[in-house]
Amino acid sequence: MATRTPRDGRGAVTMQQVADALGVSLSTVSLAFRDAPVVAPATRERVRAEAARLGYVYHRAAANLRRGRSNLVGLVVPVITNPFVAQMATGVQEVLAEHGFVLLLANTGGSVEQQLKLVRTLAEQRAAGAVVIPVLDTPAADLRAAHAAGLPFVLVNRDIEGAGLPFVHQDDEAIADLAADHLFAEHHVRTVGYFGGVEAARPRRVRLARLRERAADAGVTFAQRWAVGTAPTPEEAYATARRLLAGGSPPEALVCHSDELAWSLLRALAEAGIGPGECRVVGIDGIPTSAMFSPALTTVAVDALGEGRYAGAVLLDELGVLDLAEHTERPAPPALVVRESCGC
Amino acid sequence: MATRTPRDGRGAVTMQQVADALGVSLSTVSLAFRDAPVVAPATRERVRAEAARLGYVYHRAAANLRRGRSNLVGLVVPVITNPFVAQMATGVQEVLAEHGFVLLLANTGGSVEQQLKLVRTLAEQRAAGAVVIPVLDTPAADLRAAHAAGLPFVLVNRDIEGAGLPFVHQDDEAIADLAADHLFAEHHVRTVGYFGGVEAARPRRVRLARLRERAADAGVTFAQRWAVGTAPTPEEAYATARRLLAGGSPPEALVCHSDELAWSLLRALAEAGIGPGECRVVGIDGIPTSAMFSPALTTVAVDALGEGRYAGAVLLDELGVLDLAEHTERPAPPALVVRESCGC
DNA sequence: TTGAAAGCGCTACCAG
DNA sequence: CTGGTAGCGCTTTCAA
Repeated sequence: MATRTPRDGRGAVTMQQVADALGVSLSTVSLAFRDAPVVAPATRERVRAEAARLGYVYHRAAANLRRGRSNLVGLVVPVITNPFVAQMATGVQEVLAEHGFVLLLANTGGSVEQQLKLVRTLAEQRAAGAVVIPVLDTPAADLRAAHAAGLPFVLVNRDIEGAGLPFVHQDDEAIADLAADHLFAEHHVRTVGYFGGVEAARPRRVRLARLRERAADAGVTFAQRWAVGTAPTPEEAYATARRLLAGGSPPEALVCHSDELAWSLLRALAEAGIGPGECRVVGIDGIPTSAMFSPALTTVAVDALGEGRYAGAVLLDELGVLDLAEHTERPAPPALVVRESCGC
Repeated sequence: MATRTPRDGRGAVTMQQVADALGVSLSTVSLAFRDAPVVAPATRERVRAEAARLGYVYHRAAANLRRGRSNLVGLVVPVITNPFVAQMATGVQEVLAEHGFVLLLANTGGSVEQQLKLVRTLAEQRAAGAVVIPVLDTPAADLRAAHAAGLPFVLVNRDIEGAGLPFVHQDDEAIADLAADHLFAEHHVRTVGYFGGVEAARPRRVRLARLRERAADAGVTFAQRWAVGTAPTPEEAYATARRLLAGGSPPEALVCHSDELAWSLLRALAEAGIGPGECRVVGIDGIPTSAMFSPALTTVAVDALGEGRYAGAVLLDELGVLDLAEHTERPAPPALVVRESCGC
């Protein structure tokens, strides 16, 4: 155990000191630590033991500098407090940790300026790459500059037109289909709407388009008035639902952009005395808590963890650390979880 | 703009190249970038302009190595998906970002081994310090070793006996008092219990003790049978509540360890046909979603964001970057938010 | 006010 | 299999 307590890494035990203590060369110690087959097993063990005795701690930053690559990866998200995002972040972290990478957390708070600043920080830090849920209306140039400077990106959930970056996203068509199948074929609803989500964001656009299409095919009326976007906060969504409700009856069914939003909608509905028999609600996400709601939320469960793991794998592939073709793990497809809010 | 796309930071534009392009010395460029008063403003501008033109990106890792300190700070938490944790993490991030630090995210998943591994990683990375929500039963030695090696820690929520580390936590007594005051003085309940939380964790212990004490003072019976711990998952909590309910009537009031757990409890209660008139429930956290629940959850709101910001400030104080005495910002005290679940 | 040179802790190359 | 040595890109004396 070291007797000093170096306040800042300076003054810590170095490889050189380990080498000196052992009477071997610096190179031998370095090689021993990286399990190079070229050092004798006995030597390696002696080095390891002496290092432990001296309280030596490997200095990865120095190694990174010398090797010209980094084991830091950025995770850029709008808000980590969003349950879906948090779950996805966990997946990214898991898979990157398996390959020795560490996550730099960056919350953009939905601001383009903040996002640009954080991406710049990642570049300065010489992160090996980044998994990014881009802020809406991100200028392609904001990421392209950093990308050109050697920072590989993987985009999640929202694409950026013209950025030409790898893009991982859920199967939004399948999500819409799952909801439509259940609502149209099982419940024979005659009108349907799509509630919430950020207007211009891709998931909303795709799901909305697909649901509209499916409705047309099934002879179901699409309630345009209820196809509004909302800011992604419970209060916003609740206020929007109230406003809509004040303007007339809801459609017979409402697909909701996220579980969180669905809770707000359900609350507004309940206060207006409208139950699952009158307006069937289907959420999207599959957050465990939704089972506890009253009425328990029927929802299309999305594999956020798997999504994150996959995004991480795609980045590792970009980094040349992993071959995506051989990494067969994929996120589970969306699945309908039937509970009470659809009137089942 | 650089024409090459260096894959790994190697090959990127360096200060030396900027200096050469300008015909000045490397030191001048370095000083110019750090706004040293010693370089002429005109020189500084020329350097900046040329750097931008060449696509130079400051290499913070190299600077860190040379200066012997780092702008990386670890955030070690059990699970980032916990809403309270995510909110706190955001606070930590905010305040550290204000001082130029970047967060390394580390999910321990509640495992002591994983936590030790992550702390080791932080030490290798030469992080400047770490904000840690320690896993239960963390051996003091696990953190002490890294601490001795120069990694300052701030503990949040759970203390580690004998670690002698700065410890930031909510005012759990005040939380219990707020719930007790309302339940005893307003609702005149005659029996009360405390539902959920991890058995041995400090927040639970303190709140439980205080509630018990307050109950005794007020002549309220404490329902020992309902003072059980749970794993912090909705399903677990729900199952526990069902089991307890099957064993007899609940007390007239239940204080619940977290909002998330309260939702599960409320669900079990509702299924048993027990409303807020019969068993009054008060949560702890103040998550926005709780307002959307039916019945809307009465809860003691805790300032998780502020808690995180404060923990960050304490760490900055440890690092000597900030003087805590002059940093007067403190988390808001807990506050009761009265809604429906208490029978109001 | 600017420049030259040493060195942070490590890796990689080349000799032995 | 082991040992010297030259840097990675930056900061920091110390001279000029």
